[in-house]
Amino acid sequence: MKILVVEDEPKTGIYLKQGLVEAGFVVDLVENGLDGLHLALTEAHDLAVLDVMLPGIDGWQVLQGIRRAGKDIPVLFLTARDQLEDRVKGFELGADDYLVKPFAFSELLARVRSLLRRGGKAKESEFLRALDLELDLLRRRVTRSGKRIDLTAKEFALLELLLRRQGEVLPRSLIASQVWDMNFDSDTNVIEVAIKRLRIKIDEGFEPKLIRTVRGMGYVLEITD
Amino acid sequence: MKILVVEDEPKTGIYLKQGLVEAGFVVDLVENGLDGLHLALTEAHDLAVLDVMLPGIDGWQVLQGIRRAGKDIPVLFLTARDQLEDRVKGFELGADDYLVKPFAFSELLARVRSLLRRGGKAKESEFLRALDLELDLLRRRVTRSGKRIDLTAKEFALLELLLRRQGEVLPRSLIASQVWDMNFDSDTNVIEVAIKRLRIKIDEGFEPKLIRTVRGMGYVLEITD
DNA sequence: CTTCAACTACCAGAATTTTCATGTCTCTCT
DNA sequence: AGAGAGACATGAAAATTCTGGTAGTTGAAG
Repeated sequence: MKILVVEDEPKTGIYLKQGLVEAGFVVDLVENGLDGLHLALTEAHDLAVLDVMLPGIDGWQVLQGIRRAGKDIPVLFLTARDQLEDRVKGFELGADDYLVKPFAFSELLARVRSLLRRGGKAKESEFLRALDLELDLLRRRVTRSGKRIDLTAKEFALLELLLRRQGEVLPRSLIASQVWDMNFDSDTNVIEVAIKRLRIKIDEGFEPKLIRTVRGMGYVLEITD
Repeated sequence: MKILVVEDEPKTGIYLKQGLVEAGFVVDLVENGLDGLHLALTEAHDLAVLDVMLPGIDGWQVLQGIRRAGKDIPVLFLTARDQLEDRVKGFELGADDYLVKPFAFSELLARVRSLLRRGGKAKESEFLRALDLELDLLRRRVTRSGKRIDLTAKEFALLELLLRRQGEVLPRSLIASQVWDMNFDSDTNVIEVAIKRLRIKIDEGFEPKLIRTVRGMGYVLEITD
């Protein structure tokens, strides 16, 4: 399996290549869009990994070029968190998947494999919703009633868990292991404190309240009118 | 497979039971050492999970009772981080494995399965060493030249990684993914900062220096005389 | 032997997360 | 209904971790 990687930042590019090679792929690495496009058109790759932000022509333009030439290989985009803003809509048109930096290498590998297996179109669902609360997984952003809400990493992870299992009462032990990785201790109240912070941000000033405490059981996010 | 759980704190006990039942085990849960011992002697369990700290007779005494009665079932101990101090040596005598709270439930499950599979004796190696630097995985403590050093969670994780792969140059990308879970960003210097903090704690005031920077490659922990 | 550029180190302020002490609520038992 | 216990909420300090800027080092190129 041969993969084309277009990434201008050498450090990142080298690590990408190294990791993919270790995983058993053949990798062509180039540092700018023009070379990338050229290589994509002259060589036969099974997949392309494109950084969006590239000097000269950007990843998006490279994709256009590839598609215009009639090549239908799956394309995985890499985007920095903030470059993303007004570009997202564009992705609908042609990218097969994207990853927001920073990401774990294992994540990249998983997506690459999934794209190769399924021959493209692996896009994940990008939003989680409950009423007027919306969580944008791609941009890692949250809004309620259209109003943007800034969450920290832990808060986001907690809310994501609650939203993914909407309606289920999640015991503390589950929350602890999911959001805090390690945990099975009882003499701490990190969870309560985190829930409180989250409530202040997503429930305070809004109706109805979405996070409910179930005494003796845990917490649920559910729509109670 | 039937498991005996002896845990006095109801919350923890219930979660343990719940989790183990979900994993397909039959679970007897009791809240004190005496009941635990009684049940262990009258019923046939395949494994026992004992909290060390119990009202009345403690986990250790329960184990003794079980062994005296000639029962040879594997025993997994649960210990709080600080109760551990002067008890550890005792474990050599009869416990098959132990887990320090707080721990991830998945961790417990893994150990339970391993004990059941191998029919006991799954003890992990508990120390990592390099010269006069010693890292005690069980107690999560570090000493250099006998002098105790307090490390934070991240510092510990970083040092553990360096020690486990002693002599290998670890590229930043590897460190980032191992210690920081998510990561593949270049515009951050968390790693440098963490290395610096770690150096201050384990290398400053000692000789030789153990952590070495390999320019352009990463960091190694190695013994250079 | 200089100079430059790329790395790495260092520092301090900011943000996040945890801990701890205390307050409030809810259920149970009388 | 009232007392007590356990569970949860709250607030604020403490600890940890991250960010961004600046300084120092090193190796390569001239």
